[in-house]
Amino acid sequence: MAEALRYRPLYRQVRETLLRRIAEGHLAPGETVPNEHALALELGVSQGTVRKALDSLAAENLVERRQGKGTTVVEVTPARSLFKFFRIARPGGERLTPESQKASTRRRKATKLERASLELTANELVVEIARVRRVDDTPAIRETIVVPVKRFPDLDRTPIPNTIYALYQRRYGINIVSADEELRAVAAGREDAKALGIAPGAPLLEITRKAFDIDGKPIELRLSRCDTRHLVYAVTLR
Amino acid sequence: MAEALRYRPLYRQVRETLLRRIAEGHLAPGETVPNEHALALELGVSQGTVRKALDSLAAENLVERRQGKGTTVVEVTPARSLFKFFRIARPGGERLTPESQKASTRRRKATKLERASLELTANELVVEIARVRRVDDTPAIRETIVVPVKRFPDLDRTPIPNTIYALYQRRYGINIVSADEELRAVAAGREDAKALGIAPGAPLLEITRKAFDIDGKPIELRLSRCDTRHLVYAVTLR
DNA sequence: TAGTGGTCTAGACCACGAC
DNA sequence: TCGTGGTCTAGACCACTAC
Repeated sequence: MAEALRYRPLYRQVRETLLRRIAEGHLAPGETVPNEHALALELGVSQGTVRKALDSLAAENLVERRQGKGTTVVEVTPARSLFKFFRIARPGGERLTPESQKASTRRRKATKLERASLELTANELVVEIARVRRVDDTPAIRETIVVPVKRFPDLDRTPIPNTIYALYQRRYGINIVSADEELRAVAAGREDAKALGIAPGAPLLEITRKAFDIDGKPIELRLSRCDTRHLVYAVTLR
Repeated sequence: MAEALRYRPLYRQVRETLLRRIAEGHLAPGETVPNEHALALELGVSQGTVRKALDSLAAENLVERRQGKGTTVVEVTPARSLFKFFRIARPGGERLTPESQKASTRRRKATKLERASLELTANELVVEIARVRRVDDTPAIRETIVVPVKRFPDLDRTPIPNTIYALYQRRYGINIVSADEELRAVAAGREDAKALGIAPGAPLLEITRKAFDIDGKPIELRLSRCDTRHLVYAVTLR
């Protein structure tokens, strides 16, 4: 929904120009952005205005600026993706790297709830990915991911890597930049118990995620159930 | 611990001057800060430098800037405090206002773990506050708060309000600005079951919080156990 | 209309990184 | 030594709020 804005500062327009170039691939992840002076000349604004636009992109972690080096488009590396969206850690805060296994994918019609959440039309198809993730060689998280086929045409015929957001960016040009999560405690069902090697009825941490791209459009739904006997979900509130 | 910095930009120094004035009460919460021009004149720097300092404080929600009005020191109002640190919501995202009841306070020696977490010396005393919080007139959260007596001399003889961080600021001049939380799913114990009116063994969401002040010093430990049958812990990752 | 913060410019100089 | 982003200045003009 494009808003009819009465007034749009110059640096916002510059920002949007750069955003468009990133989204359309003219500035690829990992690439160095032209320097401030060059951009200012090209766009016909002052260096300070370009700076303000770049700073605002840096504040959202879309570019990275380094004195003496330059400005580069942020790449969704496995490590980066993990640190941002994978909040499971050891008690005390030490970050973890989970391993995935046995990812199974299938294509099906979206449920009513999925259509509402992902803004899909009737009868639209989704890809569902189910996998178990291990930590310290022990099954710890049971995960189900749902994305629209429209956006990810052949995802169900693609091997699923450990860090899937890097795949979204590399193969489909979609940058996941934010996610809303809701957490609950639930009792393990029979399937959970089998997959995670625990007793049915044991308490599990259930995480419901809705992930968004640069434009704020919902892209992915994800449900995770975690055995938190040896892990925690860690978050910092500011 | 003052760090020996090789180089400290002017606007950082201005920022610290203003921070000191807030911390020492020369600029009280709710008060309007002198305008940019006046501050620039007083501190002998340019208006742009003052602006940068104020913007950095605004980015951390310590002051609030409004075009045409001015810059005011942020006050920890109950509503504000809630939205920032109270992450419990109804499924779907609607924010809630919990009510507290039956807060009981006592003074005791800190445990070893508390001494380590709060950076206390041996034999130091803490105040422990226990309460049950209700949502929709139903007990939903069982909460235990631990703070050092040193910082909160007579807290155990003070009525505990619903939003305790406003009390920290108003009565003790301590601003809680960030918190680390760790979440787990646990089975309800007998005490939990009694307090929350649920069956022993039912899954509960356990939240462990460590809250920090402006200087990054640990101030408070908090343990909450939530019945998440009708509530969720909601968080946005960016 | 007056006063505030917000934008924008142009140019100087500084700190950092790479060569 | 050079090129990059980071800081700082001085001043103009704009948009929002209150009177």
